[in-house]
Amino acid sequence: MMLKKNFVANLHWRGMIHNIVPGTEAYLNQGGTMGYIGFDPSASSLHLGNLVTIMLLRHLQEAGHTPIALLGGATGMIGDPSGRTQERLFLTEEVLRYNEACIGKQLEKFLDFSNGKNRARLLNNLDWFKKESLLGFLREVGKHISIGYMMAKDSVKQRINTGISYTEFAYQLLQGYDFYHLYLHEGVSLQMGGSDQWGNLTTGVELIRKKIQSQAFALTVPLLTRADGTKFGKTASGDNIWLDPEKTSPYQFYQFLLNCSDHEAEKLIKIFHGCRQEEVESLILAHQSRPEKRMVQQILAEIVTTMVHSAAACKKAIWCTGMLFDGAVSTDQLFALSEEDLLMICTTIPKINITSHTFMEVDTILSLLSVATGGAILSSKSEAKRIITSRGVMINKVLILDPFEKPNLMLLHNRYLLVQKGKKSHYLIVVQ
RNA sequence: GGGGAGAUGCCAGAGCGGCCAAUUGGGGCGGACUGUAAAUCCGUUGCUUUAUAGCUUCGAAGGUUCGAAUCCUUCUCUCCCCA
Repeated sequence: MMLKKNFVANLHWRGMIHNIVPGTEAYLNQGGTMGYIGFDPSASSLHLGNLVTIMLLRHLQEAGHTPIALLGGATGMIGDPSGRTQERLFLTEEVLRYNEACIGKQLEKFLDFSNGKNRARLLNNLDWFKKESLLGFLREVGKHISIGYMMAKDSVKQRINTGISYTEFAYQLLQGYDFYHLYLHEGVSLQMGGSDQWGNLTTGVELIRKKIQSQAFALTVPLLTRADGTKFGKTASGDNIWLDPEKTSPYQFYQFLLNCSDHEAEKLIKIFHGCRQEEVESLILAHQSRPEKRMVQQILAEIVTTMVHSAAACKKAIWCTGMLFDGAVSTDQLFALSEEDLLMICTTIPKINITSHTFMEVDTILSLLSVATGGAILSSKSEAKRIITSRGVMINKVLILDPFEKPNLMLLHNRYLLVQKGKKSHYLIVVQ
């Protein structure tokens, strides 16, 4: 139990510390401090990558400290250059406010905002930045940080030759000022974030030191990358895995985690599993002795899907996984499925409606899967031809060999076609 | 403000009047193998009624030419150096 109280030690075994300001552990062990993480409202939903930093706040709260989630209502208007190779496009204020509302709502799910002396809080830096004037800011903040200091930051250095506007260059001052403001007015002494945030975090620490000669603390969590170096939390095609079920269905979410590599899954289970160190470690050992069972992946997918969505949604995702991937499910069994079960699948995989008229008119399988379905399955006839001829398409679990074959297909329950593209992509065509 | 360099397909990056739908690498996609893995291997990667074919692409708009990604003009944007 003592271990759980030591927030930093807890993060250490979980592999959640990338960089840390010296003295942070000792300071936090005095107990009862406040820590915050900023969330950028650049989208209307948080994604799986954000969930890692949310776990920092969760672990912080469990260790008895007070977590603060800060919405970047002001900083979102500027755009953080960290980890970016290109200048960002501005979002309109309307979109930002909407995104903030959505993200704020999501955050409530993961932290305890209810009561207790260390209940979580949600703030928005627009609340103090809207009162700030340009002249005031330059005198209060800009004066304390030198250009040399700002230029030395990775986020700036990496962009200096490819182009960075003054606006984005100044970003770190805004985030630094947040920390200063929270330190001064709310007593927040710790800022956390992903490892790409280190530069922004230390600007805050520096500002607090310069302005009021006080020590503030910061730590970063490694930004997870996949074996190929790309950011974790994106599908292979570059789409984010969102926490919003409208953007990424619980099934897709579950599938993403289930498909993690062994190495990746071991790192993730340490981050997301609420259990104590010994339990998690023995789980990993068991997995390593029988990796083909994918035990860690399954548990990981289950606990995270349950946490983000719900136990019911997770159960559904597991059931559909069995239906769609289990090699034992034959065409006959597919036809034996009740319509209710089919509809259950329908809610988890992309569903494409076409009219019965269109369906009757279509003269080849190739057109059915490309133009008739609006390119949702195969984006063009050329692509459809390529993939079908390379044996990449099954309809109702039957391999399609000839792209120009006339569609002479049995509909499931007179309405549905289950299409499988490649190994992992499934679609349900609904003829209405 | 002055001078220089550059903008090519998802990305990096060749091409510098016809043989270029555009070398190559990465990524993506499909297949084999497998654990719905990793590694490896094979195929593919603008579009088109199935194509030793056609059509639309090389920052934007014009122009020269039988013919342009390649030459000229203007514009937009970026980088570098000097002030």
